[in-house]
Amino acid sequence: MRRISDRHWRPGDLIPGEVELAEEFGCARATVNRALRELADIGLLDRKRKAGTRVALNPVRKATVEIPVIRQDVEARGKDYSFDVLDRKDLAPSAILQQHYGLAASTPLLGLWTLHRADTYPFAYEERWINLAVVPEILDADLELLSANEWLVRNMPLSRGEFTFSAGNATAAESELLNCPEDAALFIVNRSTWMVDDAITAVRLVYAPGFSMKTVV
Amino acid sequence: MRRISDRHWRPGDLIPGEVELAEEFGCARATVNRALRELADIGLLDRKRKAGTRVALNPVRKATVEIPVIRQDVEARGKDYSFDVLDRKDLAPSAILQQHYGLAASTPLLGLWTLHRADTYPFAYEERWINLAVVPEILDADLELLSANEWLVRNMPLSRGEFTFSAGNATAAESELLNCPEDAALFIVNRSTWMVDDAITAVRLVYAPGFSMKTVV
DNA sequence: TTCGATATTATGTGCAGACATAATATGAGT
DNA sequence: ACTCATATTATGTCTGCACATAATATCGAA
Repeated sequence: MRRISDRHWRPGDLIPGEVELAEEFGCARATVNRALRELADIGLLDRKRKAGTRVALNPVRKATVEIPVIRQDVEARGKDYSFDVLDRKDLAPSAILQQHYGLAASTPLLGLWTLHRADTYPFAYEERWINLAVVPEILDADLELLSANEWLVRNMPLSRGEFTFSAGNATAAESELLNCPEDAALFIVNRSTWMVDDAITAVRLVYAPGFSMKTVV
Repeated sequence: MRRISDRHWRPGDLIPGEVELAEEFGCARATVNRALRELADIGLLDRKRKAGTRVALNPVRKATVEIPVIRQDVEARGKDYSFDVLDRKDLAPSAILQQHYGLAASTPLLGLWTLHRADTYPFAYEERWINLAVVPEILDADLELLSANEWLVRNMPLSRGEFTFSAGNATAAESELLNCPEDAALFIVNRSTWMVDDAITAVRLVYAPGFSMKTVV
């Protein structure tokens, strides 16, 4: 890493093989292997069998964003967390949902609309559906007590997830819920999770103005 | 992973030790160790010496977002990339910059204002300053040909980077540049990179409406 | 010269064993 | 009952060796 930093090895350069490095640093090849593997994991090196290891030419900066449960997020900001389930009803998947998530028309869904608060101030507004065919047990949970988010995190395995981050203008309803001007720019996260081939849940999270997501590389 | 998925091992559970697992799976402890380490890396397990390994109770979803050079981003969307340097001038760091980035008042900065395009449509507007005390060579580069972004990526090592994602309303100037209504919600990325203790560059990237950042876990 | 089989080589993955380290458990002493 | 030193233990890290695999290089035959 230092040698990449001080441009001893420049982007695109082929660096010495594992055996050679092991000799130079007086350690075992396995140790060099792990070091190189970890550097490749964070995108600093490109490795190919037989071809050797090169300093990444296009260091696609890989930023690891940690996406905590909202409660943790709020508490990490030193605020008190609370939330309200605004609405809750059974749904049938729309044509779009059916197609995008591979849901049968008959799949029973639970719809949830939740407002998350930090110190009584609105923090984020959540729209969510849950696939009851996969997680019927959630009907037995008291979702007023433990948010659906946390219930799922704790009780449902995860195999695949997809996040989309974007920006959008506050709708009339959102501006009222989040206590902000209409058309205010809001940070939006769409998240969906699958269990093997079954869509479990999809959420649209709209954060109150001022929210930002920070990450360090 | 399967045992976590099918809830054989539930969140919070203490799983068997490495030696035991090695025996069960008929492999070496090193192999178990690597498997468990990788699962801990993606946030599925919590490990502590002597205390043992537990299934993560709060699986902080760690999403790895890849932040490519804008050109790659545009090209990945199947568009032609081009950009214009709108303005360029020498700057002295403001009091805020001095404090936040630890810059001396005398540090020479290069300011750059760039518009990135996808198929002639505005894609993102970039405001950037570069620390000339650290990278004086950039003055010799033709930044009309290769964007400052790419020049830096190729020529400058980075030891530390910080990203902040947020949303903001288009200012009058931005709405004109990005060809969108005033107050449109825009996705904003702030990025700054350090080389050891020296701030190299800081960028504010404002993406045209409709931009979204997608990531898979 | 071109094609294709073969040899070479760097990384990928695995094994068995060792010591280091941090956190816990234990037990002696007050 | 409490404190503190000691023993225990699970993970962390490393060594040295071995074989697998993919990509390249080489070389002989057509």
